[in-house]
Amino acid sequence: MNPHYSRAIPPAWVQMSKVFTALGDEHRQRILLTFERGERLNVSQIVAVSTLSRPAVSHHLKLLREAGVLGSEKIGKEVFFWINKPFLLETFDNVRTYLHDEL
Amino acid sequence: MNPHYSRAIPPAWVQMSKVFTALGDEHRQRILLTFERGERLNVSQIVAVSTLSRPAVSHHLKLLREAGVLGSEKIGKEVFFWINKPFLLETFDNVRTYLHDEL
DNA sequence: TCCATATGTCGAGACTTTTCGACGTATTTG
DNA sequence: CAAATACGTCGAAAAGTCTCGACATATGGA
Repeated sequence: MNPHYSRAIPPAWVQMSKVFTALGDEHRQRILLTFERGERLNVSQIVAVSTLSRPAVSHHLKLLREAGVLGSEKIGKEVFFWINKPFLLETFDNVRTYLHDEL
Repeated sequence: MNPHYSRAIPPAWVQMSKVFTALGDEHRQRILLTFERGERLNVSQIVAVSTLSRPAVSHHLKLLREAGVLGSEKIGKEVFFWINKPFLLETFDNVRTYLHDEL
């Protein structure tokens, strides 16, 4: 048994933790499922299919971007989002490796 | 763009979602980090290294068990918990595969 | 049976997250 | 520059989660 409950969480876990929190919400899952392969969507498009208000969608997009799950780019008046697939694949590979080797 | 925002979340995602929620909390991460490879711990042992009260730990253990992250078994007066490694490996493999193939 | 130990449940309060209208900023167009 | 469009932020209320003391249940031993 590892007794150091209060020690610092490994840095890799802090990043993963944000991903887990981001993916643990149903609205955010629905937003992710809205994207098709390699697709980029602007905020209005996401709001259009969502049942939430624009500020609420904006809130979720912010969390997803801060977690690294989505990338974003402003072009003109619009802000486009896309799924950061390489990051997610790497994150889950890391989790899998940690799990396999350490636990 | 997939416009069916309100349709049912794929069943596999519902399961994953609970795992993500379970792993997205720092106290629950610390509980998991308390386990060493293949180890089984009873509630008192986990409470002993935790900074939380027993009811709070019990709450987190319940969420982890319901998510499938921990297994548990009552033996005599004690309830033992262990990390459900096969389940976690399978879950993350599924996520990885879904991500790779669909998104 | 009576007591000690191990754990779960309940419920109120504390704390956190989510939600949306109102407002503000940036960009493009007439 | 004025108006329209796209988006973010603010702040207060609603909703959800967490926390712990008090109580309840279950097991094993004297």
